[in-house]
Formats: sequence, C-alpha cells, structure tokens
Amino acid sequence: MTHGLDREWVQDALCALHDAGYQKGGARQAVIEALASHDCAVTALELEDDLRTSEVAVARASIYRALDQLEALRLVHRVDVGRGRASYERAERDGEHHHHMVCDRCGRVTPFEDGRLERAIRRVSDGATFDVKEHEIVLRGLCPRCS
Amino acid sequence: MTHGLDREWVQDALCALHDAGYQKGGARQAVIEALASHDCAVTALELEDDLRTSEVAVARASIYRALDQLEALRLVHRVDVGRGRASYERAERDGEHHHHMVCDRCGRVTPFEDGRLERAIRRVSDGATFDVKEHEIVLRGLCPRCS
DNA sequence: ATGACTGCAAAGCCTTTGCACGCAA
DNA sequence: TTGCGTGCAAAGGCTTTGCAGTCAT
Repeated sequence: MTHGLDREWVQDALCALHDAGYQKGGARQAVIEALASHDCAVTALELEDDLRTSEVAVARASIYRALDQLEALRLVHRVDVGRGRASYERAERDGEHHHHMVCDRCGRVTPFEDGRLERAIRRVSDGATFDVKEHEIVLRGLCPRCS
Repeated sequence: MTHGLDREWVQDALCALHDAGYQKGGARQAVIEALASHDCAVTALELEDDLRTSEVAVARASIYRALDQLEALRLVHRVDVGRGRASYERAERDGEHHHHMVCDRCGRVTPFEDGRLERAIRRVSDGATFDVKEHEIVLRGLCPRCS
C-alpha cells in the first residue's frame, strides 16, 4: 500500500501540531512519516513494524499517543475494520475520503470510493434524527486472490 | 431497546441449533432469549448484565461461546460499532437488515434503514473486485439528546 | 529551568482458552 | 456411558497509563 510519501500531508500535520502547541519530537515525527507512506488504513502494530525496520526506534506507547493526538486534530481518521483492532489513515484536507473492502479470509483491506454511495449517505444523514458528522462503510467478502 | 421478546426468532434459533447437532443447554438458551429481547446491537457485556438480573446465571465465557455458535449459523450478526467492543444482534430470516447511528458522546446506538442506500451498496458490490458478501454502515455524530 | 516528549513496564479491557464437573441423550 | 455444555480461572491481544529520564524551548 506504500505509494511514496505524501510530503504535503506531512507538512500539514507538522504545522497543525505546532499551531496546536505541540513541540517537536522524533517519535511523533516518525509516526507521521510512516502514516504518510500508506494510502490506506494501517493498524498501530503495523506501524510499529514499519518503524522497527526503519532507522528510528519508536515505542509502542508513543505510536498510540501520536495517533491519538493526530486524530484529535483530525489529521488522521480512525477506522474500525473489525476484530478489535483499530486502523488509522491520513485524513485529506479537502474532506475527500474512501471506504474499505475487507477480505474475510486473509484480512486484506482495499479502498474504494463511489459518488453515488456518498450521495445516498448524505441524503440519509440529512434526514436523520442524529446530527451526523461522519460515516464509515465496510464491505466484507473475499478478495480476488482468495475467492 | 427491549420491545418484547421475538419468540419466532427464538424458535428458529433453537431449531437451527438442534439441526446443527447442538444439544440443549440452559446458558445458551438464556443468551438466545436475551438477544431476542433486543431490537438492535448489544455487546456481550450488556447481555451479561441482562442475565445477571435474570433468574439464570450465565458465565461470561458461555455468552461468548453462544454468540460464536449463533454467528456461525448466521442467526446473529456481529456488528462493529467501534471502540474495540463487538456487538451482536438477531439476523432476520428474510435477510432484512438495518444499519447504525452511534452517538459520539453517550454511545447510544440507533438503527436505521434506507432502500436507496442499499441499492447504492449493491451497485458498488456488484462492480467490485471483491466477492462482497456483507456490508456494514455506521453513521457517527450526536444523538438528539446530546446535540 | 520548565515543561513537553519518550521508553519501559505495568495495568486495563474485552475476548478466548484450558480444564474439571455436570447434565443431556 | 459418552461427550456436549458450562463455570471458573488463567491466558491472550490490543490499548492505555504511570513514572522516570531526556530533550526542546
């Protein structure tokens, strides 16, 4: 899923953190760069693996702390693809987003997007009793490799 | 969310379990009846609370085991509304189903359904690279009481 | 010097598993 | 009698928290 670092998002994130009063820190920066190299949801433990093989060593606790902070600033989205593990992915500035297909067999996660689906969601949200702020859609089944 | 026991579903479930070779058991039966009294997703621990105040005492492990078995027979759906806790709800025989709105503040879960949304989902599923078997939609925001 | 950032280890939570006992068939 | 069903306690897996040392400002 790595597709080249999204440098623009890294800059945005560092800037937003600075504005929010955070100081500089190597662990957090490493987490940000690891996130920037993924185009779709990754778990905290996958990030830990990424970082273990990189030059910087980052403690698991620091990964979770950084993810919490980034989520609070809406720089990352927390995604629940099931089985009790949370995943995280970059939030785009323009609100653009995708959803996920998860393979029941191998766990592979693949993103997709669909305008008509988004419109249907918006229509439902507008008519709902809740004040809806976000939505999450997960399709489950078998990936091409497993089916 | 309790709305009277769904006796028909209880019968279906007991029958399906029998057909699948399961024997009778008080704990499992109690779990089934607890599930039948809810119209929307409940967690295993909420079921445990229900059962604690009922006449039958059911161990936590038995609740999880019963839920696993019921899910395997597709008598209940496992739903992930986030925060690492799984929820479970009755599966309707006719495949009818609903989705969920979750309150970010109080955690309240409310069901909704929408035909147009289902059609949009089906269209995406049909065109996907995955062989999609299920889908799950969660809207997040504030419930009427919290907003 | 002050307070934020980090690593390590311990604690927390939900869930699963191992084992011995009891009940259904 | 056989083996499934159950309760209890322990173990697992992911996440959070406490604390002391380190680094940025």
